[in-house]
Amino acid sequence: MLDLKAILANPEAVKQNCRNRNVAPDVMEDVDAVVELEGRRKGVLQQVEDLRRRQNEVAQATGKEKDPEARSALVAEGKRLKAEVGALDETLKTLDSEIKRHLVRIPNLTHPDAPIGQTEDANRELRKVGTPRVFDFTPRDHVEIGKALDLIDFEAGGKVAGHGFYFLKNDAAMLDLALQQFAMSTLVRRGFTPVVTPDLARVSILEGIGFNPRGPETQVYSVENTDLCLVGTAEITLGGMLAGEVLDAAQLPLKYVGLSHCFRTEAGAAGRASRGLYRVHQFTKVEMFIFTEGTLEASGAMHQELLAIEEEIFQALEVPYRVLDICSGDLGGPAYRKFDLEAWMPGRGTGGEYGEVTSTSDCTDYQSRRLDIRYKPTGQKGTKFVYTLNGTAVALSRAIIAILENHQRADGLVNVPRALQPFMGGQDVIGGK
RNA sequence: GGAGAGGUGGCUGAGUGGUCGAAAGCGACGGUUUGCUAAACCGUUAACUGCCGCAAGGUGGUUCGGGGGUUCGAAUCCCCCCCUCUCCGCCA
Repeated sequence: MLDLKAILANPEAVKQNCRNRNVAPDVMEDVDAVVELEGRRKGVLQQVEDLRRRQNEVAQATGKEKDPEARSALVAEGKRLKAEVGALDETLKTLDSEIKRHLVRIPNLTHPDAPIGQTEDANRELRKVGTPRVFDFTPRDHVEIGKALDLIDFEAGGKVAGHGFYFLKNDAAMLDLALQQFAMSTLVRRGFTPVVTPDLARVSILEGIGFNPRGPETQVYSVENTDLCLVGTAEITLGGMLAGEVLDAAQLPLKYVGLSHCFRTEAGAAGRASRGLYRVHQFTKVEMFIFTEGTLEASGAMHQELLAIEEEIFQALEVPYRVLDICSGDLGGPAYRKFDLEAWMPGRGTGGEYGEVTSTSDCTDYQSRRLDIRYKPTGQKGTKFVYTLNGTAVALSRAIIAILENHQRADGLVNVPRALQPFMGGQDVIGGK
């Protein structure tokens, strides 16, 4: 959530930001409500604190008083004050929760260089790297390749768990693991701490990261009779890992690379370009997460580093891609800025299309404020909220699409990118016997 | 899953209804002593937050795992939840 003080300081700027973002129109009213409610809360708080001071004084005096008569007079006074405080305290609590309710609906501010726009055509293409291959045969899409080489079994997935589930088999199973190993070890080499995270998390953690597990448009599965959800990304667990902590400035930046399964309901996202592995209910993902000091300079630099790593990985996989600077309307609530990598997928659309494979966001203090993750700046007293960033190292299902479709051969088999071969026991081709 | 024990400041750990934001020790910081270091001694040392102040600071409030409750008054009593440890059961 946003800093309440920042909203009070400039509500108009916050509202303009909401207009640029693709948020429900009534979020503007949330901004006004927050300002108005906070004004009232201040006043009530003042009164409550004043009453409490007197209450404390009376209680203390009662303890010291030996004379029974004087004592019972003090007790009576205490009772009176208690009733008074109680009533006001109710008001205060109501105001608090009202403010919170409005506050969490307001999205993060937006980086001044992010393109302004409501729809994805406003995304700015920063660069294209690599050239889509020209095939001297008719390329297949990954679903066909997967079937022909007995790599992906959607029928069995449907039988066991329903539409949107699948089995990876044979070399695809090995490829999946190889990609995980490759991504993890690439990141470890760059100083990231490797982590295997839980695949479930509490609702409060989900909310802290900026997910809304309840409500009709939710993207996450909830586990019945618990307050747990299946995570949609390790961003949730990695961010939650340090919830409530106060870190030393000297520790920062803390860089983690986490492996988790990801579960998404993908409600209302059928058809179109979601064929095969592209949009599924479960996949595995290697996710990067950074906690850094609370300045835009620090987080901006980290953001570039995450993007560079994502590019490095797809270059190593020998897959052409483009980089997008995501427009205001396409940013999720917590993101201050976001870059996507879209990999070339020859089997997508007619004649190939770019499809999203990674995404990296600078969330500034939007998540850490709610998760209460702070640090002590050196040479200053007090604490500040850290800035958090996340980025996909590799999302397995989509990386597999890119590899199968880009590296397929005329004979129907698929080459293993050189960088991956060490993790496949030296194997250089998929589907061979 | 069952039965017990426990969660207190940077750490160890006392505190079972009243003057407790909390003993003591350790650590850290400042000072005295000292040729330097060490030791000794003296002092300081929680976070968040409202108001006042240019500031140093002052003055309120909140916080002893989290949330409710009892009470004039709760670290201390009651209820719910979370977590940790021990034992038993189950299990990859």
